[in-house]
Amino acid sequence: MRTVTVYDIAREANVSVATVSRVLNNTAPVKKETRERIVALIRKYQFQPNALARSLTRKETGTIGFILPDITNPFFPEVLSGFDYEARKLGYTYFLCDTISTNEENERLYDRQYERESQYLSLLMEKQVDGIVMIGGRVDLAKPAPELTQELEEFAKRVPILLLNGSLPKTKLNRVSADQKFGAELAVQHLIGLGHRDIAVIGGYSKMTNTQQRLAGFRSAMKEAGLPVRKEWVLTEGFSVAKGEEFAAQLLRGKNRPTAIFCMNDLLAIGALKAAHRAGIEVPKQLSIVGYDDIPQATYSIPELTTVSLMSQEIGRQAARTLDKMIAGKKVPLFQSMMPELVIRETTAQVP
Amino acid sequence: MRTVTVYDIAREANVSVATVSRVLNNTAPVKKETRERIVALIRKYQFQPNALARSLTRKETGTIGFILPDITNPFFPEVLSGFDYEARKLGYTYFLCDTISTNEENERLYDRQYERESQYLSLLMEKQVDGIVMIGGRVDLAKPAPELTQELEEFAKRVPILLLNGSLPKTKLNRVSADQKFGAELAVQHLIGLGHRDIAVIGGYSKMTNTQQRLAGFRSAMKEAGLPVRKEWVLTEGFSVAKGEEFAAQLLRGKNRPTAIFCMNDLLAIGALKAAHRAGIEVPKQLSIVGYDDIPQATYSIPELTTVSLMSQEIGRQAARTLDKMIAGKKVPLFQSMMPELVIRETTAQVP
DNA sequence: TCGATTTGTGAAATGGGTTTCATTATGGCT
DNA sequence: AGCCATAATGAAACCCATTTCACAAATCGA
Repeated sequence: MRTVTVYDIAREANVSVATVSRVLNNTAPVKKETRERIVALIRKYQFQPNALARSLTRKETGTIGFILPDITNPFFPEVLSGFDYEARKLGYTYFLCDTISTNEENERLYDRQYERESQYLSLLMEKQVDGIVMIGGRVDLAKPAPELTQELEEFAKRVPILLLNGSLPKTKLNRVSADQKFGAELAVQHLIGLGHRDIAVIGGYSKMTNTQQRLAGFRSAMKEAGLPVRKEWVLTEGFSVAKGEEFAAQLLRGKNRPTAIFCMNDLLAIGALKAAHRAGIEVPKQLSIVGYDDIPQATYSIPELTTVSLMSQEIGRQAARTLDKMIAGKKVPLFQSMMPELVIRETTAQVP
Repeated sequence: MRTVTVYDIAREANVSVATVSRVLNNTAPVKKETRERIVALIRKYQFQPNALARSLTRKETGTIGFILPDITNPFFPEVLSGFDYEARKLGYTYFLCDTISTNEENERLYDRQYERESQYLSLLMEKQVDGIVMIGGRVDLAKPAPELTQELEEFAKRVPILLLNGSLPKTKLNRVSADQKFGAELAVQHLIGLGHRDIAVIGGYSKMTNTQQRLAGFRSAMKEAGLPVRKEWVLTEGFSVAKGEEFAAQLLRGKNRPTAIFCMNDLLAIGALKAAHRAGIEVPKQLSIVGYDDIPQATYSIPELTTVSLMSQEIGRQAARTLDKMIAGKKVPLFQSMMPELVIRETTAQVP
């Protein structure tokens, strides 16, 4: 069954393809009877114009590439969901590019993440996407290898690229990010307001911008309150539930333990909750815990997590809007910052 | 900055575009020096062939459409992750099509889901995808409106469509699904093996195939053990944590309450856990809970969920492999069934 | 009534590749 | 030396739309 083309329609309607195109796109007046004849044929054959051919001449595809590290990390679906909503409204379809995903042994493949980002960048260019959104991976690095940044800048000359929730230092790449430092301050100030003085931080990766900024927020809030930051209570390098459990267990072992833990994300907080439970420590009565991100799972735990909402969906939506403007050639601010909000639930309480 | 094309390369290399194309695709022998000259130019200009143009002639795009209801439901990222891994290996890129996603008010839009499926189907056709994977939505309906099925069959004539984890009745559409009935039997037999006789089921939607099949598994396991199914202990219409909490609360109110609850998914089970906690009932000592799906969150709760693993990632991988074969025109079984496994963790114990 | 617009339409060029067909050069073999 | 298979390459057609340009017909304004 050959697919029907504008030529088939044109022939049967006794017009030229130009006219068919005109009714398809409403780009010029067409006599009423002619139009009706053509429309009827389009219906009859369920004709759909070939988007490839169309894009080829129009030089726009209406597609975006969305590069993220790991869709099974619940933070990203949140962002993506907001992005999806807005992108669809604006008429875009998008390629999802997961730079980690899972192999046959259900292992996540972190090792060649940056390499895969490069591959996708290149692939997306070939596919002629109108723009690219990137989150995580190299975008999060505080000191990325120069070639990683350079490559991005090179690509950005050819197609609009928008970086989400991260910041390659010293570049002129467009970004929309949550204000991580502010978010951390919110969380820590909340704890301090509850009377906590012995506050630990866990999680994150020291080489990541986000982590550094949240840590900076933690430090500034502590300093402002005249509280010391104890080195042994700052445990980094990890973002998973398992790591959270491990870090918290370590903190809770000694008798001289913190009364509150600020976690770099909700997954860690969930792990901390487990560790506390295992150690027979009651949350929030004996220990307060604050998460970060406000993923849906933050409300699944018992007790529900107090956390910092990045308003992930809003970030996704803003990304779509901004990228659309960039594609249209409109000016957009180089950097857009979104303010996180504290969501107080059940894991924080007055200091014991 | 005009993008460079094969013509540019050809001109500068003093060859015809045909030759350039030949070195690009290795489709015919090219003299060594000529090849080197061309390769050098490709490097020099960082030339990338335009995938649109290529696909236009080749009549294949190397892209797949993946339609799912809601990426923020953690079950789908699992499936997608497996699919992503395998699809990438096979050389495909994919459009992600979320038929629900979230609007400005962070509400999920369930109302026009089927309409949106239709829109996406049509859009994907225009974009000339090589194949389509569909999960959830109408695929889950036990009695879909005839036009929903018909539309799908119509599209399936033009492009390979693979249905995941569902079954439109009476159609000749390809499917790969977990054996839902078997999974439910596994769960319930486990409970019965622990001595439970008073077992309730919660969740699912009665109009969905999956729910019906799991319910059938529940019934058959109960029947086999000579246990009665109490109508008031079968609570359906819902799949969320909130619903799980509500259903469980209802079950646990009376003094004559079940000793075990089989939940139609893990989200419900997490909700049930919360309800039990609120009611001061200890899990698993006083109440056993079994979930379904084995999403990552099943290990986040305290205690960790005993659940039925659908091996979601494997389903995703199998989907990619199968669709690839369909695209290649190879024969594939109309229906592939995958066997779930029981994962025993901490929410089930001997009957009190 | 006549020039100026506007309407309506087609032929042909265009976008950027791949592929077929034809042709010449080259190497291997008897 | 003669023949055939293979290597190497180019011209042109093709994929399927959109768009430009040109032109005829219809409408408008003074």
